[in-house]
Amino acid sequence: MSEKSPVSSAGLRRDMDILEVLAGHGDDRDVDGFGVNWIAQRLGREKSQVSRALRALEAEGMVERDPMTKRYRLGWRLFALAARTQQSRLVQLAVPFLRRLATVCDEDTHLCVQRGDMALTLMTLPSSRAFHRIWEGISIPVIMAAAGRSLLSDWDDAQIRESLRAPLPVGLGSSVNDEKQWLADVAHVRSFGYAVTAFEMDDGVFGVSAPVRDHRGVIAAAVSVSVTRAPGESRLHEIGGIAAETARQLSIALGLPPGGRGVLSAMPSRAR
Amino acid sequence: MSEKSPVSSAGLRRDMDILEVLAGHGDDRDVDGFGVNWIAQRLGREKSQVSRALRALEAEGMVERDPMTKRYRLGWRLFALAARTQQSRLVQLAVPFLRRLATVCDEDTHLCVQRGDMALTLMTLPSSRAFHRIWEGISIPVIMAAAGRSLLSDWDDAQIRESLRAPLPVGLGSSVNDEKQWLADVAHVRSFGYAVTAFEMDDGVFGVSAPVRDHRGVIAAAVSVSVTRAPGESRLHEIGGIAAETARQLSIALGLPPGGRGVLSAMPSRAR
DNA sequence: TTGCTCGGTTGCGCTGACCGCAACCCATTT
DNA sequence: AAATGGGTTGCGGTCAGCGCAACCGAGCAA
Repeated sequence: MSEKSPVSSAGLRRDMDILEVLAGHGDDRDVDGFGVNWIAQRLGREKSQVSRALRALEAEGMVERDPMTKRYRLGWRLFALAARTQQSRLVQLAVPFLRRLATVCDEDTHLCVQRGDMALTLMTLPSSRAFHRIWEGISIPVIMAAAGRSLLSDWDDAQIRESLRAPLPVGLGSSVNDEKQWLADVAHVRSFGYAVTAFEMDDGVFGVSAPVRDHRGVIAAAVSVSVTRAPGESRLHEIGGIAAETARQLSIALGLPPGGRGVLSAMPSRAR
Repeated sequence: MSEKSPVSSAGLRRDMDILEVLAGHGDDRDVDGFGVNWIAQRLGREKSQVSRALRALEAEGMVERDPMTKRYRLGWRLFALAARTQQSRLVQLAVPFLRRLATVCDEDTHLCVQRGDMALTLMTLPSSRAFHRIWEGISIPVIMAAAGRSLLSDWDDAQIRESLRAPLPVGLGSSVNDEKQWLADVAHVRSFGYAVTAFEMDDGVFGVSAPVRDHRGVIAAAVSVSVTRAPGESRLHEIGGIAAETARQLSIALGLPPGGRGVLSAMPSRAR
């Protein structure tokens, strides 16, 4: 619709696109980095520009280059900045809790936060078995994320319904259509502190998630477990209980007063 | 003297400066973020420009803003970019370090990561002599791995004890039963940055390992050396020192701030 | 109320930094 | 030697971002 962005963001956008390409898809064979031409082509841009932009980015330390293969990858500076991020603080705090959860259940566990209408996975701790997929650093629509039930559990039903009706970005139809089920899941979170859902993005996998609250009682994140092994009813709920307890402990570590669930805050944030 | 930087990097530089300011000095009380004026003043720049640049950066997710206080801090996108690449980056960056370690010690060296309660060897670099055993791609219980001492060195003792008590998968009884020795090894890692242990899986071989931390200070891997030749006490500790230094350098290459050991996260969570 | 300050945003010309094209460089391949 | 493919450099035109200054709105004091 609005093809003209109201505010500026011109050259920056270009640099960001390059970084995004360099980040790869995570699980690819992008280990060796990428060449100028490949990037230019992938972005539909002049290779000369990409070359210059990359040199500038390199001078800033945002990317680095293998002098032999002449390929670029993300640089130390980006990692240094990332480490100073709010999300990083959260991750550092969460590591011991999540790891414990991972070993107790022996399933992949994740820590997710909400960014706009997307759910971003901050960290994945793999189980001892080969894990299904690395979600770290990946965003998917909250509505499709198993953890979404927990992340949105403070919203009122009307807001959730509205989000459910919003069109999904790509051709990812799935079980999200089932509005009633979604609301039931959320209600389950409110009552029992966790939700169990079939993982929309991955067949045969169940997602168990629980909300984490910060010191004000606002939902700051969700822990989730992707259960791939023998997802029997009882085992799922057992894991649910453990996840909820883990989330509770993490919340306390974040400063939530142990007694109160302090939920009243969920103020009518602008739905944009 | 300002020899006029040979290549361009104009608008980008400005954005980077802003990000650098937002990164703060790390140890400060800069968690609340910074206001437009403060940043502008600190950089000696027009506040209008800083305002606009920040808006663009926010649109890209590089910074985020507290809508109440109107202060900015580093954004989720930085974190996401870094998170998506760190696995491949680890393997890629580790190669030269491991190779050097292998050459200097003339022993097989390995890079191991933790998956659930297993230690997985991602890479093995052989010594000049025919190597003893190929571990690449092999998972063994972290409790039985020599590198396990390093991988678990951020855990608190209670968790380690618990893991030690868990039953071992197959008929692999061994020296792991010695809980006290295990904890002593871990303590040694905490003090000196490396551990030396008899290799449980292989008689007459000693494992020397050291933890590698990612940009956030979280233990991401361990380098280990299987010492097969003349494992005298002094030689083992000499190699230990070298391994620890290698791990340290690799950590820095991954983006760990050189000064701090980044361990601050793990400590307050004892007696839980 | 009025007037003042302070932090942040917006309007608007002006200029130099990016853009695209094309040529060039330099290994590697045929 | 020609061709290919990945990367860099030169160059002119134009538009994005700069600086100034005005504006806004919240706090605060008298």
